[in-house]
Amino acid sequence: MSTPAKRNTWQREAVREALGHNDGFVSAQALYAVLREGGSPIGLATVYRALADLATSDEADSLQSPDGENLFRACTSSGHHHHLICRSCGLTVEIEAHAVEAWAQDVAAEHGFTAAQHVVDVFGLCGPCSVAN
Amino acid sequence: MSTPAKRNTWQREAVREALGHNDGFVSAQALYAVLREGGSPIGLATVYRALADLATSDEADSLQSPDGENLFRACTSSGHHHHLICRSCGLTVEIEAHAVEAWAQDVAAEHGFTAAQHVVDVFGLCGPCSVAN
DNA sequence: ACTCATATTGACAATCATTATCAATAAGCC
DNA sequence: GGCTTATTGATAATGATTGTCAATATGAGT
Repeated sequence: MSTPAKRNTWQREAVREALGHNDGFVSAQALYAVLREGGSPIGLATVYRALADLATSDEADSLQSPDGENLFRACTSSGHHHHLICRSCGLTVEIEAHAVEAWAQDVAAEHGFTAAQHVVDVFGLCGPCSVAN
Repeated sequence: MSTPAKRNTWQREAVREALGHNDGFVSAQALYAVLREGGSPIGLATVYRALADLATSDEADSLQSPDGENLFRACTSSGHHHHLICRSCGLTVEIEAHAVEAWAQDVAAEHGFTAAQHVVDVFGLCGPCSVAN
């Protein structure tokens, strides 16, 4: 058995690239639509698979939108970080939060918890979108 | 129009109470199952509606599980707060995070974002579960 | 207690995102 | 060029959640 060899296909490249050309988080469905409109005859299931792979190999970041969709984004900074996301246009800013990291650890320890992880994301309306509303 | 009068039904009470008897977060489906097993002929749609109402009126807290389900929990402290959740047994502790609230607002403002909301949850292993592993 | 207007219920259909199926195709290796 | 098998993709299946709408029950008024 060992590791089933990975093969390089244009489909996987297409997804990787489409993700890279995007500033914010995109849903698998949206990415699929974009690819199709761009003339690519890629399949929906394939997009899902490619995104899952990218997320697994840490090439992409994923999070859940408030309405239950899985969103993906090309992940530039490799370390641990959080996001500030525009609820309207999807613009995303990577943010660091040393203070929060520390706080999370403290709170966890305080209650006897170990192996603490945390989910910290800020949603809002970016400048342009704020004006548009 | 104004506010459509709210009526008290045993169904809504049943949901409220079932939630109260639970320590951790529960999915709507699970709560429905519990109620039915308890002999209640309540409908699934009604459970969803009741939970949504409770969440809206801040009587219950909701969050999304990693696999996309909406989970609910009876909310004791009435104000805004966050959770420290045991990844293994589901034990949940309500925590306050004034520092984080402020930080979220600052970061948002700093990048020109308005109407900031945030998702802050800490997952870990509680004392007992830490030992058990 | 009796009536009435309407908020609420519940069985079921409809959505929607995501995953599983599985035969057909193509990548990497000889 | 062949061969093995990872990968694809059209489609069906799943599963949570929401919409529909006639039937019912609540609370206010009498």
